[in-house]
Amino acid sequence: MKIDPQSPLPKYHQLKEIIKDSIKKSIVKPNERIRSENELVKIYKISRHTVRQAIGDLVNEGWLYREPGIGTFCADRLSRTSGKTFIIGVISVVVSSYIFPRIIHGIDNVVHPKGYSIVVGNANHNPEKEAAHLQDMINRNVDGLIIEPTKSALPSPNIKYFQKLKEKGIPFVMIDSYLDELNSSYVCVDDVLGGYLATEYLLELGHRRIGVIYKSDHLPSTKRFQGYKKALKKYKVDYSEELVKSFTLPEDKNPTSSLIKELFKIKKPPTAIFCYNDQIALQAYKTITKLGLKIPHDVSLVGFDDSDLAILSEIPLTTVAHPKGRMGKKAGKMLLQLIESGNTSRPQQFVYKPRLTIRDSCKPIR
Amino acid sequence: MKIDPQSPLPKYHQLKEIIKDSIKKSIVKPNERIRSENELVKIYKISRHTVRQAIGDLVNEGWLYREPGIGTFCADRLSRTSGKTFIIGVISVVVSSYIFPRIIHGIDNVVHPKGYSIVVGNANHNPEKEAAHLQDMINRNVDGLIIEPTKSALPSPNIKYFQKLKEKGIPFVMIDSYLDELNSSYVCVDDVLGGYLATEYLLELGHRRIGVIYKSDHLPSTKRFQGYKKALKKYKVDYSEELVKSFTLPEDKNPTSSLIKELFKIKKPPTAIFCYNDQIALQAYKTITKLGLKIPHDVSLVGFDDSDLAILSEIPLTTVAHPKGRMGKKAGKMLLQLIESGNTSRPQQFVYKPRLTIRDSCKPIR
DNA sequence: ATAAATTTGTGCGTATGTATC
DNA sequence: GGATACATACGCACAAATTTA
Repeated sequence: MKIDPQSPLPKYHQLKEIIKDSIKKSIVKPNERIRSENELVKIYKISRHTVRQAIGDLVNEGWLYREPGIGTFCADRLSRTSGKTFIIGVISVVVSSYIFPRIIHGIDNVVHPKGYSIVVGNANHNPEKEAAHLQDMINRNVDGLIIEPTKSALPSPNIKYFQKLKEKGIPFVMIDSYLDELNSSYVCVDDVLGGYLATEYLLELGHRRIGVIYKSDHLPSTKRFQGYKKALKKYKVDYSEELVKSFTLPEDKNPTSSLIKELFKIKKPPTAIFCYNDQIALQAYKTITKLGLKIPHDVSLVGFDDSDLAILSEIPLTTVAHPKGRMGKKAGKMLLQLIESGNTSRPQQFVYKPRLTIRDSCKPIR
Repeated sequence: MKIDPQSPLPKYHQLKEIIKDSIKKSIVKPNERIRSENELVKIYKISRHTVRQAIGDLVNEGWLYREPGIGTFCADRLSRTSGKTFIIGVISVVVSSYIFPRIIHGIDNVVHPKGYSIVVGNANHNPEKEAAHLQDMINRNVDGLIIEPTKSALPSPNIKYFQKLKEKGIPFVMIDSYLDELNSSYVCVDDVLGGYLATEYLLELGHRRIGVIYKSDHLPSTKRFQGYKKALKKYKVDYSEELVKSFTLPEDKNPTSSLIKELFKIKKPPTAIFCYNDQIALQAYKTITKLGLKIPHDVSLVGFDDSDLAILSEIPLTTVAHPKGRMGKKAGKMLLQLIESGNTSRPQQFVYKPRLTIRDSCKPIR
């Protein structure tokens, strides 16, 4: 391993990686001396200052410790993790959604027996609040983070915080969404497949005019919409702009009602509607009923998430199952492993295959 | 303040102390720029390297943060000035209920702007888990606690923990329930009045056979039941044991379905049913519908909480409004005041007067 | 016991790069 | 573009701690 002066990464950064690597690969073991500063200077042909900067960082991050007059040593994992706070941060888009409590419950289940507590942060759809919470969690020295990113379909203004987490060696797991640039750990559902399954089901029932409502700044939502388009293509059904409605407002101010009204104003209104989540689906349900149409007789309706709401509604809702609790557990387990391995493991990624839960809100077309 | 080259302390160390001092004495306030590196070089007649070493240390220790191209700033590390942890614990009976997220949201709203973070604990209906969380929160030196006690209608096995909190001077606010013995701060709704209002409404509609379902180990629930009895008495309607059903299982395993079936097996079945919360009410709804009865035509139904579920159900549910978010805010505000007054204030108690939200699930008796 | 060698710690000077305003 | 601020990098010198010849 050498240091490349042309690399965009600073030399001290490269050296840090080299040293960390040799620790990760157990080339140097805990409490074993690493090469002296002057040796490193000669080996890598860099200045002593640069070497000191790299080592200083690693000491601060808990990888090494120095003994004046003796040398620099590899810290053992115990002392590397002894600064643990046993706090796990969970930053969520909205705490008041029906998904959040299940996720928390799942995380709590795996994390509490190991002595960790959960600190919650409510981004409330606001990237700035998300940033504030991220900084706060960093300041609090959380052992790890589980994040459901806000406005995930847009370029995140908070990437620098995620990179900061990486630099600081604080492991994190994203939930529901992920940022391509980061190559981080995440757990999510295959939303494209979910959207596909929902749409396919409606197509199989003979529907050809299928409306769709999605939230354009929400990554899972846009993927569900992609799945919708994919299914139409597969079934050679024309894609029609007028059947597609999207919005960006926070869910609690969503314009579903007027979107639905627009959908039924067009010449050939839809015979079925796919909503990107159950909350929206049930509001659609309300509006459709108010328009004097019956579900499933006149209009078929598919939601997403399989929330409690779906079962409790008058006509139980056909919906795509979202393994909320299991995702929480999975995210918790991933994070624990990352924490306990000293964040040295490869990023872990898990994608749940969604299934359609067929209830009574859809009917073959007349 | 100057730097003494003769001092046994290294110069960068002296500079660190100077900077820390100016932060401690609020000469520079959080997020305010400190002097640039070059200014410090001139002022203290030391090299840039030395300045960078001092600042680098303080950044690592959380006193400062740097912004390339802009300057170096005082961090608002919260716990620096006081022994405070700026953590508020929230222990809830079930995190996965529909009440919890609203409460959290309310608490977060008032508490986050003041720099506090929320640690959640999920008792999951289990007093032992509650105890574990209480002990954990004490160990973590939380600045205050908000607790929704488990099995609140029974003598609490965890009183000793609450007394420990008092001894340690850790303020806490109970939510929804309270323990008489403690004379603690709490915020709740007048559940007796709520139960009374619900029952009175049904009585005014002419109902005389009013069934009731409640959870006998849950204080608010038993109070709602008391309100039910009070209303019957006021209207001189005989109280009938066979119309009263109760259970103790966790809500997610509740036996509502069979309880409802029992209620409609008796000779003179009820014409109306009051359920102690909306979740139960909606399950009752399902079962009643399955029995071939129509709501509100054959049976009137009243819930409690005014949850999202209540609006979304087929026949919007008449229910007693529970100010979830406002209660969270109130509890947060109370706790902040207790914390900031050094827990010297009298215990504060706030009781919300509930109101009946009349929707479509009730009808005058035929 | 001492001196020499090694290793980290402190400190200075200088140069160039990059981000921001 | 220019000024300013922090970031990276090199080289040198000496001090303090420790080991070893």
